[in-house]
Amino acid sequence: MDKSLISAPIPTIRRLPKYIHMLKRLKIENVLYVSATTIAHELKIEPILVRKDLSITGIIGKPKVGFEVEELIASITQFLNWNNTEDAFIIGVGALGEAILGYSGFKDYGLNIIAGFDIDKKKIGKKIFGVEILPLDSLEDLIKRMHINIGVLTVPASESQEICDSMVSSGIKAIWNFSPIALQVPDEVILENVHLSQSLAVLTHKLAKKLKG
Amino acid sequence: MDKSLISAPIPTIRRLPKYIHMLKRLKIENVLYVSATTIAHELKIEPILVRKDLSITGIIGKPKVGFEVEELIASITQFLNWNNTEDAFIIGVGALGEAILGYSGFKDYGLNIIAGFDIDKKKIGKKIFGVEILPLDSLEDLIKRMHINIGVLTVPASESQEICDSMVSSGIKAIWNFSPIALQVPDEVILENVHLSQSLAVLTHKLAKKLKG
DNA sequence: TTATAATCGATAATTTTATATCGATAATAA
DNA sequence: TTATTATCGATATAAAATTATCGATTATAA
Repeated sequence: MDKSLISAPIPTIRRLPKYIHMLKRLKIENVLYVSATTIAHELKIEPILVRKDLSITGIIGKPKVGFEVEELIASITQFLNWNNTEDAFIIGVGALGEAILGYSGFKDYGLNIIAGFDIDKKKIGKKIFGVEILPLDSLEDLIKRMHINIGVLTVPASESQEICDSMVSSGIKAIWNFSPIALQVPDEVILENVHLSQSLAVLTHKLAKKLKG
Repeated sequence: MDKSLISAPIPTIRRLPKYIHMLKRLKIENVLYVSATTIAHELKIEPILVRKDLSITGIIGKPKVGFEVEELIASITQFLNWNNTEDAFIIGVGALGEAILGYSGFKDYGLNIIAGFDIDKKKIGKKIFGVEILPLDSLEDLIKRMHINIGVLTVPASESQEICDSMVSSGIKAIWNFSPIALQVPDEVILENVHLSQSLAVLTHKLAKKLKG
């Protein structure tokens, strides 16, 4: 059966990429097997949690040796559907949008950004890191015609809801949102937010406690 | 008593910035009071959860009307220690580092990046978004002399552990790490990771389920 | 070959986080 | 003034996530 259809705990899904990072390094180092204990020690989590997380992807380990590295990478990759890359558009090619375009690694994470959109005429027509920048006006049409499922939203907060709405009405299935705003989308549209302020909040709060306490 | 010393659930801390974003918008719209119900509706969470989150910061609401917007912003800001901005260094001024420098909003989140570090001689000496870029060699010395507590790490994975080590030995207290690697730091150093792959994993997994199921 | 030790994976217990219930309070309208 | 209603906040319950326990399994060494 297809394990990727199982509903896993969100915390588990968020840890899976960590395992992949480590496993890929091990593969480069020609390590064939790795135990949950070893993974846990490096990632500073409990071994039992690692076993639980991994078992969700359907992998089966061997007592005394652990898991086959390559098989484990494949199992997690399959679970996250990172073996089937989805074509995506990025909307807003400012500093952040460029940084995302510059990071070539997303193809390993199932994401293939094939075009960027912006209103800035200086950018339209240019290629940034090999990706062509198109006028924002053409976004709706191209989402429909090319059946694009994922939109990466890196525009200023003031414009993001409007662009979000137009993507939704064009049939987008998932939005990876970097603008610091609580976007309103219909239930059937998947919305995943990257709000750096959230991560920073944890850091500053811990630091304040440390410095005061 | 100082509420910011209380240990709050991490999920709560991660939601606090969302409240701030919304509240600041309300303030601009001259809204004086807001209820947990209203906040919850906009952010798509349960009202009771909002009340619990907010109460952790020490705020007290008024039955029938809710919370005073301005007071609430102050309460959360204080709790996260975002009223006292910490000076920070950023290490690695590639596409991502530049994007972070370009985002002026971090000052509102308690973070003031006052210098960047890189090995690229073309960048050293230049100013990027008003922040001077210095040679990586001078990092340790400056952390010590300026008593910098926070380092933002935006270098490639291959170099991040080494730089991390040197920051730790120079006395850094907290590291905001953007390189996709599990950094090893002593227990007393606060490590907060931003791994975009984690967020992307949640999105791709949900999308795969949606498209298949 | 047999004993030993490391690890897996199923089940159970614990902890953390989220949600529900309900009396108390204060604004609004009758 | 009094009734009504929305909301708060304390306490209790439920759900989710993590951690512990333990028998089964298999490589390694005696």
